[in-house]
Amino acid sequence: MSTISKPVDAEEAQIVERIYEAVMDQRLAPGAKLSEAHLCEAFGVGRMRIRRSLLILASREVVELQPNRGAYVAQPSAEQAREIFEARLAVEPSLVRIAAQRVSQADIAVLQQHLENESAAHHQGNRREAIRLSGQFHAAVAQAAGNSVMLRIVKDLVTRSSLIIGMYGDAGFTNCRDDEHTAIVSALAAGDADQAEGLMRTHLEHITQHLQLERAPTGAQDLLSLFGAGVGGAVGG
Amino acid sequence: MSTISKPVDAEEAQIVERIYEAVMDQRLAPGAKLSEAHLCEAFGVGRMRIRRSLLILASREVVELQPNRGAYVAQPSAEQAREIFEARLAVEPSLVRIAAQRVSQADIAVLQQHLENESAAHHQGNRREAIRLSGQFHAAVAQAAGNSVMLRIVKDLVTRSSLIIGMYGDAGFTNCRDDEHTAIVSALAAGDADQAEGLMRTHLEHITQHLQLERAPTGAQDLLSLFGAGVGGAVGG
DNA sequence: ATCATGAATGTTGTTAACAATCGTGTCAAC
DNA sequence: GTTGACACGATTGTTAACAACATTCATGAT
Repeated sequence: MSTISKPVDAEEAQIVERIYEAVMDQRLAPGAKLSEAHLCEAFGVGRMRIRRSLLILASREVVELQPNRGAYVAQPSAEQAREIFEARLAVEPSLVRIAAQRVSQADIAVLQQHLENESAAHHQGNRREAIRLSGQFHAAVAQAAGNSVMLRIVKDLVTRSSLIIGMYGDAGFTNCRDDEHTAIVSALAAGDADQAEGLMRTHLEHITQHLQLERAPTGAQDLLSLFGAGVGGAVGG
Repeated sequence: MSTISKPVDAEEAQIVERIYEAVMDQRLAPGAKLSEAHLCEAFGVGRMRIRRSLLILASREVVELQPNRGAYVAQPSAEQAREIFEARLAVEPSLVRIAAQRVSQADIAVLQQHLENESAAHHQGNRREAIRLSGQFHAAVAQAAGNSVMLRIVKDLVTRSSLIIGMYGDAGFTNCRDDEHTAIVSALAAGDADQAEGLMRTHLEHITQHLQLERAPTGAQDLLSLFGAGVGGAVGG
């Protein structure tokens, strides 16, 4: 479907992709443990495949590999969160400008279909699907720009953004407001690069504004991982 | 020194870093074979470590893993080359703008030292060192911007750019003109974000102009890899 | 002489067993 | 009752041997 990368093997790419998506729609919370044996059973493959998949995910900083401890879904620090959204602000406005100069009618149709799906998920109250589509919208823009290198960069940043929103976001606040997505697509359809770029910039700024990076070193999800990891923990003093 | 990443283990990161640098200063030509046994001996580690390192490099698209064939230094296609430099044009001007707003006096000193090293390598005729420093300059700007996420992105793009220049670049043309680097540092020292951004943009455009993407499907380096891989090869029809 | 065929060799991919480390629970001592 | 040490269980990391694949070289037929 939308496997933008074939790291080594098709089967392996699928495992990476599925974990990616699970992180993106927040089925896998930040700090969740990814046991090798469990994943082996879940995907029905040998330990080697899982190991390699986890290494790829770690190299993308979506999971953290702790020596002799195992693999955990990454928990971006406040500093990393700042850097990631700064990077998105540096990349995506330029990207949507490129897209505006290059989109075909077919790309517009794809994006509009995407908007409809987002809207449908919202109205159906399907929060997971809404979050997933909301993030995938930005990847779809990258695809419309016809640049697979930037597509991968954006996809990585968006996935990690999901983790950040899970940790520092307002409760119940999803990734994006879809009306802003609609406006961006309109600007793209009109071929207005300046407007599209500006809309994307303000859109990303809006997302950033809904984060509480300063006052949330340990988010709500962190309590879960704390309780899950071991009661009577030594952290926090 | 400048190990921006610790993928899993320190020793492993070092292997990745060294191959990275070898690609960057063109000691490893595009298409060069990276045999597991050879690398094991070169680094004095087990096959597992090499395997993991190669997987990380493949996930960064610096090497290509061909099933049952082995690992080869990547040979970016003309289309990939276009995408990579388009990405650099989208990222680095914004990056240098951020740097201009944030550089400390110490960062400026580091960059100026870097310029001196570049100049020295040029005057000494040390082409490899010149190429390496020339590429590293862009990473140094990312470091001055204080954004490790963008630093990694730029470092990956610069490394792959080295491969592209090796394949499609004018003979004897190095990565960058150092006087343009000097101008960028001057703009950074003056805190002139607009000028720094513009200089970086034209600088990248200059590099792009020195590529012959259309007429060079098989560059000069390709002959080397052909002769190195096997005389009387069956490639090329 | 050239080309096809097949064995031989070397390289990569996979599996399984083993070693090391970490977390947990128990038990004794204070 | 609390704290410390110790041992057990579970999970990860490593090594080695084996299997599969591709390439190469030799042989023989056309």
